[in-house]
Amino acid sequence: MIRTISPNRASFGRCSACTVRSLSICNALDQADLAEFERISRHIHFAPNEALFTAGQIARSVHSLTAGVARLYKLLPDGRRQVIGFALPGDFLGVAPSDRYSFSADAIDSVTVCRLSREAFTHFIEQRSHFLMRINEFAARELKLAQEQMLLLGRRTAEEKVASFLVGWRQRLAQIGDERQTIALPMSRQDIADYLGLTIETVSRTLTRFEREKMLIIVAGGVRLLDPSRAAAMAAA
Amino acid sequence: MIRTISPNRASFGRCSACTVRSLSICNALDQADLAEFERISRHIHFAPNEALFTAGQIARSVHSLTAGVARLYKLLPDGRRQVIGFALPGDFLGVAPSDRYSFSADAIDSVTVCRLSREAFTHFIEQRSHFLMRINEFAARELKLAQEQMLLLGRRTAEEKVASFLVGWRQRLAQIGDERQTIALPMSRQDIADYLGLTIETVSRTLTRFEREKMLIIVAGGVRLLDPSRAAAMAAA
DNA sequence: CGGCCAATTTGATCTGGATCAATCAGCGGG
DNA sequence: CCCGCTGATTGATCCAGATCAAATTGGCCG
Repeated sequence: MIRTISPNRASFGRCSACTVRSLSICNALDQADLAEFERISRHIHFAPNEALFTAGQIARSVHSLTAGVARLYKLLPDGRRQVIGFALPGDFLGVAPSDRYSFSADAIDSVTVCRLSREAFTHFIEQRSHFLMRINEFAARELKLAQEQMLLLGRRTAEEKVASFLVGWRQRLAQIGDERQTIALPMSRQDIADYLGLTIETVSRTLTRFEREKMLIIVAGGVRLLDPSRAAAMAAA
Repeated sequence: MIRTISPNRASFGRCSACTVRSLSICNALDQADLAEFERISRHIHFAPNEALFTAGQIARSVHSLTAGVARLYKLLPDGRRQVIGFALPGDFLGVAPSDRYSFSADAIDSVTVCRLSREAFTHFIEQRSHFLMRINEFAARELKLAQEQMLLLGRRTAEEKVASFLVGWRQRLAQIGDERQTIALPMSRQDIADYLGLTIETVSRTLTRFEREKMLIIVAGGVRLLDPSRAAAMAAA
């Protein structure tokens, strides 16, 4: 079995001890600002599958993820689902143009977040242009990921989708300091399928084939990449 | 034949006379800032199909579109193309996390832009938090559009894709003041197909069927929606 | 006005991934 | 230790949209 993805083990209490600070929007804050940020934020815990917020609700809060993994998704009226992303520690959920959430978010495993009222957050950023620029960087990074995902959804084959997902996910885990041999996959096959615009059967079959072809081994809670360069090649072209 | 999409007819010369200012990032600027913005920007014209910039190039400039329509796209090594968006007057091309363009942009019809060096732009925004917040709003809006497009690409049928595109495009045209009966489609069927993750044949067949079913009429350079509510229903579900 | 070239439409056929349908595996509880 | 549940895998078949292949249309230029 594989450990939960959570580089920080607590961050309850003080922002100055937050282990994901360097990854998060808070990296742009000095000691004084950090104290103020701490004053206006609350740590909240979510159990697996609990909702952080739901599309269509009034967006009263913004969130910075400090531990665990969340799925972000949109639904069609008939229940078809598109996972638009997975949020990891350090990720910021709050770049939005309207006063309502345009997507839903829920905890995949055990999740903790820093939650701030949108109002307090807006006020906080207004006179802190360094912080504002940091938010901008986060938004730009998100936008780039979204554009890459559009290319994947619109123009890649099932095989390329699954390989790209594994390579991209591994890279994101590495960025938050998780460099274990085995790629942890805390999300379900259904989550992966809904992220890649495929069915659960196609994801399963493709992974099984990759295993048969000795590109990887499927293990409990993840996969172990045996041939990263082959995976990278599939993901690239 | 349908007029070109260009609510502004010139904007050569002075930013203060720019007819798309209220739509653009420059809306956040007062007279003094506008003068400075004008000093560091240049108006550039592009002929149809000319490239504004290309993915992978060093991103020396940011652009604000003032007239015409541009296609934004990404390519796979084997030539498969995904159009990630169409830029209209007022749209800002410059929210990016790296020093290289992550997508290509070229003029569909005759296009004019305000171009600024990235360096000057970065310096300009640094001490103007109102402006920075405006950029933020643009980034958030872009991100929301991208997320909606992911849902479309991953989970909608061909029919829903085409209907959604028409409804969404009409809405965007309305936002820039183009409220004519006929929806102008300056982009080619191939552009539309590459935007929707379909083939040109499927787009053509679907439009033809919509016409047969009296939902719309195909005209030179666009379509005339006869039954907007039916189109909206298809786009929603 | 006619001929050419590119874009679009239309038709026939094929296929990757969806759908429908059983198993199978892991695991928590009694 | 076994049962029952949930998620995953595997198999058989189907079909929406892709691919292959002609027409057809519409500018545009001489």
